[in-house]
Amino acid sequence: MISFENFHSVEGVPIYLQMIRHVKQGLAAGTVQNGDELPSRRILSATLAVNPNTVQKAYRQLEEEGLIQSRPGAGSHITASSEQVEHIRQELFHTEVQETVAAMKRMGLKKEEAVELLRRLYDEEEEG
Amino acid sequence: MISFENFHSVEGVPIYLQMIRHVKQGLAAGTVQNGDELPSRRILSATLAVNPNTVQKAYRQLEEEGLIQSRPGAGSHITASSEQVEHIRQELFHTEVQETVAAMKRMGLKKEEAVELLRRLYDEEEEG
DNA sequence: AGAACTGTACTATGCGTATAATACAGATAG
DNA sequence: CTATCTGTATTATACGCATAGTACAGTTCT
Repeated sequence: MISFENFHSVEGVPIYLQMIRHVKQGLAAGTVQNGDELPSRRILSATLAVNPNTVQKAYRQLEEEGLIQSRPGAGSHITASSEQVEHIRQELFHTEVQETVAAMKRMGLKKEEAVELLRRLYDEEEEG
Repeated sequence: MISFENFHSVEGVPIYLQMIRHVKQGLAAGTVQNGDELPSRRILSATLAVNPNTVQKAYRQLEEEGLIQSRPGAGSHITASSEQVEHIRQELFHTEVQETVAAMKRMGLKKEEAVELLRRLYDEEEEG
């Protein structure tokens, strides 16, 4: 069962998009694999304290992208080709990291300053 | 005059918040300083092809935070104390970078892999 | 078969974002 | 002084996100 335990919403970003990204990050990391089952809409909406329709919106879009497959009564499961996973990996690196690189540049950080900051933050945090 | 030339909107994030962040990043970098003038609401809205009310919303919030000051007929100017600038610097580092660190961890990147990726992206891009 | 789960669909409401159009007041350059 | 810039305020509309509630259909387990 795919875990949403360390999922926490970020101010200003739609929840359903963050849920999609959460699954994609799992795929990119390899911790989410083909055949894995996702929590039911009702269970997950109760766990995260969001509306069932919000979960449904995320799941529907994941299904439209061909990353999951749902059947009434049988739940939802991961159905992602290795090509799709590789594409997601590239996509996430690009959007997630490259924007931050641009931001750090705008904030005047030199490359080695940015590297130092990254190392420090990488050690500090204990999650994910 | 504060520049918005390399400003580009990002899908899913409110424009007015991005404009605020743009100014704050300039303050953090030191490229935006006390007394600097911001473009007029009308000019900037035309330049960025957004509604004047959207620019006004960003400027109003910047004024409420005490970072700028506006006078009818005289335009808007930066009025930020060094304490405010330092606080913004801390804030931006935390939100902007730390989220990406968490994301990279979720994607299964080890620290040195992340450092390598950062170095590569830092060289690639030519903006900011 | 029946209970209890599952996915799916629909209507309605509230809120924030962004747009459009208009109007008025203060400052400045001619 | 007058024109033209500036900021400020208001009303209205449209769309997306999230919520609430309800209903129906398919699967699974006992």
